[in-house]
Amino acid sequence: MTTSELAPHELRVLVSVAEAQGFGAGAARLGLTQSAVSHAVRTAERKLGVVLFTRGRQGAAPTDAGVRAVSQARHILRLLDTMGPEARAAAAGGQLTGTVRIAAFRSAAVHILPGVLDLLRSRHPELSPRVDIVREVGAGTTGEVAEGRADLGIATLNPDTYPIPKDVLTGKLFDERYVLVHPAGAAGPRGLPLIDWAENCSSYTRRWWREQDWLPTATVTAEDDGVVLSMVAAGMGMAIVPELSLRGAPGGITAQDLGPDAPSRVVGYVVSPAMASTAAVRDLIRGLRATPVGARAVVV
Amino acid sequence: MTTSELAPHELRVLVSVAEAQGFGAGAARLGLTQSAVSHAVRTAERKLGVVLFTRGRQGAAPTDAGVRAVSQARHILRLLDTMGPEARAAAAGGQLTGTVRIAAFRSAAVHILPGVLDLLRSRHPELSPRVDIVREVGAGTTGEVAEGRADLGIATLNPDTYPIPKDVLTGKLFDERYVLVHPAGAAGPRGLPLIDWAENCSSYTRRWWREQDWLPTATVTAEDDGVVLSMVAAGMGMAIVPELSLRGAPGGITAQDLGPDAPSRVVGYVVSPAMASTAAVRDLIRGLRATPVGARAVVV
DNA sequence: ATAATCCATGAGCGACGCTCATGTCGCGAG
DNA sequence: CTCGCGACATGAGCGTCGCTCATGGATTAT
Repeated sequence: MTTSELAPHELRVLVSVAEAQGFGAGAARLGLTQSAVSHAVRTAERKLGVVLFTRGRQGAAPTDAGVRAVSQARHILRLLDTMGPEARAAAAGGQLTGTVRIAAFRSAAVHILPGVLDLLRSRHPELSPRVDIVREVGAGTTGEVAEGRADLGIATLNPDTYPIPKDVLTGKLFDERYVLVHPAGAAGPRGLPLIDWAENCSSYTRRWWREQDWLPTATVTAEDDGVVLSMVAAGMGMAIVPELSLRGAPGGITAQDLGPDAPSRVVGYVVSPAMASTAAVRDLIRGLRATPVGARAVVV
Repeated sequence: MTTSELAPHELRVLVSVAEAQGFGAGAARLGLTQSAVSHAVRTAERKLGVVLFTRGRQGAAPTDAGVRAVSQARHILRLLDTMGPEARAAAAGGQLTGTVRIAAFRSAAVHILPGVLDLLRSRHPELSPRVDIVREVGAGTTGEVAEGRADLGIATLNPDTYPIPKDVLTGKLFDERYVLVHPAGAAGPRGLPLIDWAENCSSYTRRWWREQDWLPTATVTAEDDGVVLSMVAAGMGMAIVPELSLRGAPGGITAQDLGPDAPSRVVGYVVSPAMASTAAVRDLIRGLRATPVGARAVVV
């Protein structure tokens, strides 16, 4: 046995097979033969001493060891990718090139990122950020980062909702209050149906509802917070939304603070440990911290 | 250009050349020819598009880009190393194999690590920890971790003394007070020479001295804190040492608390971002946090 | 049964990294 | 000034290894 560590092409094969859920499909996406992939997976398994994929009629699925290995493979490949830009930046006064991958939920992407990306561009004109908008359900943006698919994520951090973040590093950015919105014409929210959406983790607002002396007559579920606000503007109901969603909302909406006990969520960033030390990610975090999220939403 | 990312063997060459400060010497330590190393460095430089080493009569020295690349190379190689153990652990119920590299200053290695390593061994009998004892001067243990030479370091964290830790993640473990020690026979410290040692960052105690109404008659510098304590025990002077150094000190020493304004330092851990998510490092940190550093030193 | 769709296997070929031998450059001693 | 030494650079040849092509084996749907 000459070397027991995986070569980059083997790492790529592992990732590709995991994502394509099959050797043949994984081979196709790399422009390789199914045979080459079969060989590569086999030697990788021999080198690591573990079976990485269960093969079956319906393709290949990673084992526990495979899941771990694929995740590490993505991180290593990403580090290899960034070596060039990082080294060149060190030689050229800190100006980065290449790509930085950001995962964010919709309202963060729309309302937080633009300013931060402007700031980033001013420091690194040649660096192209790629933003993936991810529903904050399930593993959400945190999962994207943990799996090595993004370098930095904007996430809602809530110790109650998600378990301790594993495989990622987090930092808090700000607390975000929820506000109640209803059509500008209506006297108040009472009697109107509640409009909710899948991503809106109701655990944040549940406590608040318990302490009220009324409950909405009905609940409607919409696609996302943008749709919710349009529906509210159209007089179809009221909603409880995070402040950030209110930015750039259509007219005809009245927002109402929920008082000292207002539900709130923590918005923060999540970064891959392996990428945390790269100049790109560090500058991004600096930008996030420096961006005033203030202008504390329009609360009537 | 087929691939623009470096192969593992090239990463190894970069690290080796940087450490050996020369192509030939770097080649020797890898069991390669000087020619092979020359070729490897050349192709690496072409792939990254930067000059990584300045060649000269007295060998090779990394450029700025080279320093960055070598550091990243070490991290990538380490990740490649850990892939096998991590994957096997995922398949075998979490029992890790392989090596974990710890950097610690002397008193931490002697007084903190044993318990933590016991704990680690109970969880991972096959995992062999390697401890490097590093003087906490200059970059210290933090530097070892930042450069990818250690996975976890025990360091003194002090915002005044060291700049913001870069390239590493830190966590605080505990505050450690300084105490004054003098020979058991003597009535008090006054009149005795102060015994100090290089590693003992005097900035911690300087403020305290300013507020005293006396100053030591002379200052003697010793090799390390162990030597200092022996000298104190022998009646040769008094010293101000962190509590941790007192553990297992020779007899004949009286320790004296320095009161509410006693100088103190923060002891914490430092981990490489790339390694922070590995099971080995996570278990180590858990162990460090769980280890009661209490038994709060013997203070008279 | 048979077909379809996966993955596994073996032989051959080409690319690439290593070594050996030699070239080039800079610097200090005589 | 030039010689020599100690560094890296360069080029040709060779072995290893990863890729492809062709084919075999296993499992499931029809």
